[in-house]
Amino acid sequence: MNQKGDINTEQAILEAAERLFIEKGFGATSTTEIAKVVGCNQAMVHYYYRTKERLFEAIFESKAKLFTSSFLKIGSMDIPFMDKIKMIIEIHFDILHANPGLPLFFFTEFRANLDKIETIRESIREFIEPVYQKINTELKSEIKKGKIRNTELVDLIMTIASLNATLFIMYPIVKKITEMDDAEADKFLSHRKEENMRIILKSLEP
Amino acid sequence: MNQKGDINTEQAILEAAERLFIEKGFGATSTTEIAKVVGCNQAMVHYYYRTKERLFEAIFESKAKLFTSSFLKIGSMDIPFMDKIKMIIEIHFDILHANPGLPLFFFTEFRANLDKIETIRESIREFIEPVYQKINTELKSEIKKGKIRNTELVDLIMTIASLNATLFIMYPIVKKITEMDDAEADKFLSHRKEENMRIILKSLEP
DNA sequence: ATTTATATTAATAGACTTATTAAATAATGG
DNA sequence: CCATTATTTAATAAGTCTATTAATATAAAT
Repeated sequence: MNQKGDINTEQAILEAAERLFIEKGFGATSTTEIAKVVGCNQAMVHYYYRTKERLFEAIFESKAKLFTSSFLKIGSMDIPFMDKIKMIIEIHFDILHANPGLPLFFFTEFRANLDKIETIRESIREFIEPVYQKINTELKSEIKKGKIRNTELVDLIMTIASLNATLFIMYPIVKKITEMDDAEADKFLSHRKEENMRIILKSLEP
Repeated sequence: MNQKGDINTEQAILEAAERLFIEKGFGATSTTEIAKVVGCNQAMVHYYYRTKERLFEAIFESKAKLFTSSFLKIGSMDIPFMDKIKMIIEIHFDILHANPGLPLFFFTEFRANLDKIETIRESIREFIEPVYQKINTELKSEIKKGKIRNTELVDLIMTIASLNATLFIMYPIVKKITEMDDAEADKFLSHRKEENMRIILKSLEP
């Protein structure tokens, strides 16, 4: 327990930083602002995380894991291929629904620092690679059976990522432009979820 | 002609700022850095544009117009509906190809300042609205004829924007991860152009 | 109860930011 | 050629930002 009766200042800083970094980006967020949100002294941010950069990295990695871990589960499941694809699309959508700021967060960070990919790639490839290969084998098998149009897995991934990610990036913009209320916006989201699913599945038809 | 023999310092500042704002974002670009790129005194940036904000707005609006103006042309063309859709997809792709940083530029700016949409909307709606209505009428007509699946125009736009925009946002990332050389990356782009076209057209089939 | 470890604060160094100023330089028109 | 206007520079005000420091307060442990 700390002085102010909060459970954990260190955690509070992490959560505030997470929210601010995702909402406004790394560069536009100051440690002063993080401290103000938490209600602590600005020095506390540096006391626990030393530098703003380290604080960011802690958040970045946890968010990257959030993504990859979900896909690993699906990859190891023993269900028909098409169900697996449907599940990947659905889970990807749901993760973004719960973390709508993540796509822009990742994209802007990679733009600012493309080298960060090196770090990510090495630490993730060993986990992702086997799953990728497994799904790819199943995909090629389905294609050979004539059940699916000849497709590269990387294309399928691009399509899923594009449709789902951009939906949540554009969501606040579309909501504002069309002047939807919250109920309409909710309906719009679930409509697009179905639409994205349909578009992707149709693109796989022979 | 100015002191340093350049044709136009004012223009050079605009172009440098354009590049930097799009590459790194508004917040991460300083007027000092803009001046350094141009090779002029930092005060010159403020001499010509007074504030960094005004400089940004000049760029933002010109880029917004670049987008809308192209679509207006297509809207007023007198060609079959499906050709028109194909052309919209293609032109949208080509504009992004020539300006690959624009999607992220717009998205991050709207995230930082959603109210900016108000300004844009008012000044653009009067031009866009008629084109939108015209295409929408043609779309509904095709649907009635049974040539196209029942679709809302806003959905079609979302799909086109998603697939094309995210391609260029993810392009440098994919290039880095897969370690493509420039020739392979070029091939990848034109492959995805066809792929996006195919996906969208297939999604319109009844 | 006193030492030890942890948490927190205020103060501040040092670098960088935007924007303005006054002075210097260059271009231009009469 | 001189006066006027436009362009450019150096200097600087006023502020913010990150990160560190030393001092202080609280909690835990012996």
